[in-house]
Amino acid sequence: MTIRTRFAPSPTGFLHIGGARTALFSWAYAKKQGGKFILRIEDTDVERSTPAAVQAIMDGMQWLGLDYDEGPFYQMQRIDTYKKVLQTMLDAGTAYYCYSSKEELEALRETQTLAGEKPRYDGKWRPEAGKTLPQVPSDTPPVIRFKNPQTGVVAWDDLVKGRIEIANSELDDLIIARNDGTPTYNFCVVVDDYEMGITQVIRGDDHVNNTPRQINMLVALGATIPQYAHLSMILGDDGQKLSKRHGAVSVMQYHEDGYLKEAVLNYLARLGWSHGDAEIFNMQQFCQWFDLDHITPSAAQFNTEKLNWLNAHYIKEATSDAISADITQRLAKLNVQVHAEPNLINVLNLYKERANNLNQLAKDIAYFYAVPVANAADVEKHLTDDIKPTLKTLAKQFSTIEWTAEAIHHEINLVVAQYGLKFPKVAMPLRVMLCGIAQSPSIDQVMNILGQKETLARISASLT
RNA sequence: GUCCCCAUCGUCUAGAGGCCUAGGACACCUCCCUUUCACGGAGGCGACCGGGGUUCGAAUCCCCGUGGGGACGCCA
Repeated sequence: MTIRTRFAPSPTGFLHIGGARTALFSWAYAKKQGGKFILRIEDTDVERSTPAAVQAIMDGMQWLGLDYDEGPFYQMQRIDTYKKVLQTMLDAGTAYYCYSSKEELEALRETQTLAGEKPRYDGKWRPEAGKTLPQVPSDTPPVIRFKNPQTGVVAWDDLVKGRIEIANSELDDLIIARNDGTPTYNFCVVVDDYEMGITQVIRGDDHVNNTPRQINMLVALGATIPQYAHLSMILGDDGQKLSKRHGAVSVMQYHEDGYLKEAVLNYLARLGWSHGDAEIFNMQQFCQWFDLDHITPSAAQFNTEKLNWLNAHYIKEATSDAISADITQRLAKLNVQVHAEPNLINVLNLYKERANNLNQLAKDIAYFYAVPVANAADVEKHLTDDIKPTLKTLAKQFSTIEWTAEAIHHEINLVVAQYGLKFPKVAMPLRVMLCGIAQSPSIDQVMNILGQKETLARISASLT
């Protein structure tokens, strides 16, 4: 049997980090098994679903490279199918109409909660042999409920959490169609997972409690039960639950914030899953290694520091060519236009290995394309009056030499020796004059890439 | 409240009864490299939630606590 997994987000917001990991695991599992990965949009909540959210989710998946083999399927376009199945269940007696009003149910819940009981439907309209149902009210349109078994247990071997058993006595008859006739989540999931031939349902563990109900419905439909893998949640950096109000951000925000998708993917893969001591791996390796029995059942706390480390690794590993367009855009956002000279590739070659973020990288190299405003503290500390004569001598020499890093280095050494100084004594003021700050890569290499003309211009501007 | 789940360094994790004096990674600290800052290299600090069992032997299995989380919608 070929493996079929799905990612089934509801389009009520962007693709966040937890959703992205669920998608990643489902995707990787299908890849590993040579199966199919399906995208299904669960938009049956008309109130909250938006086309913008659908787009945001697809943008996120596209950025991460999580391509799907089938779909996207939209549940709202499958209403006819659901209605057909609903009718079948009504006919078979596995579902029934319920005329209890929302107010009535709310009151019921309140009483139960007050009495310390688990709130649940009381089965008022549930048909039983020999039971007389109440008079059907004329003014209340009915919902449809699933007739859940009342005895026995539902059990499944969760691929992440192990065997889970829940007594049917804990479950009530859930609503599978609203009083306007539209089907609800738990029902659509069941029909879709069944009809789409899903073999492994990989999803967040907030769905654990829905699973027994879904299994019961699957049984009622005579369907084969898929395997379930419930992923535990991802907590924020501070150990708190991620929510719209607290810390949950779109995966696209990571792009905005200067992260390479390779880093995000690698980080996410490693959050809750492991392959021995492997820390750094690409998606091809991940797809080869990925399996469901090395997933941690406990919640994982997001650690930005580690993501940063991975990001640094992947920036270092990327070719300058591969990131140059991205960096050009980020520089443009800083109002810095990249010119042909200094050559961006050379600049990136020099700076790549010291960066751990693309935005930071862009910021760090901006001085190559726009004369920097020197940091006052650095000027005061390094560009002192007593060093200026030396710098003037140096500038004069610089104008005469062949412009290579070696020659520049050699020239600095000569002047340094001439004045009886140490190398940093002139390297630091040069940094301040050329870069605006006292930290940079080797100053001779910086000068080499900056170019002779620009270097001399900046030095002379600083010394007058 | 009821049901369900979870529990190894600060964090992510390895660990399938003896390979564990508990391994790796991030972070942190020290040293080295050095032309500043980074990068890199070498070290260091640091954990099995508690209590009972089972067993010759438990981080690993069982039970009970404790702590954390999730679910209990005509949301998904």
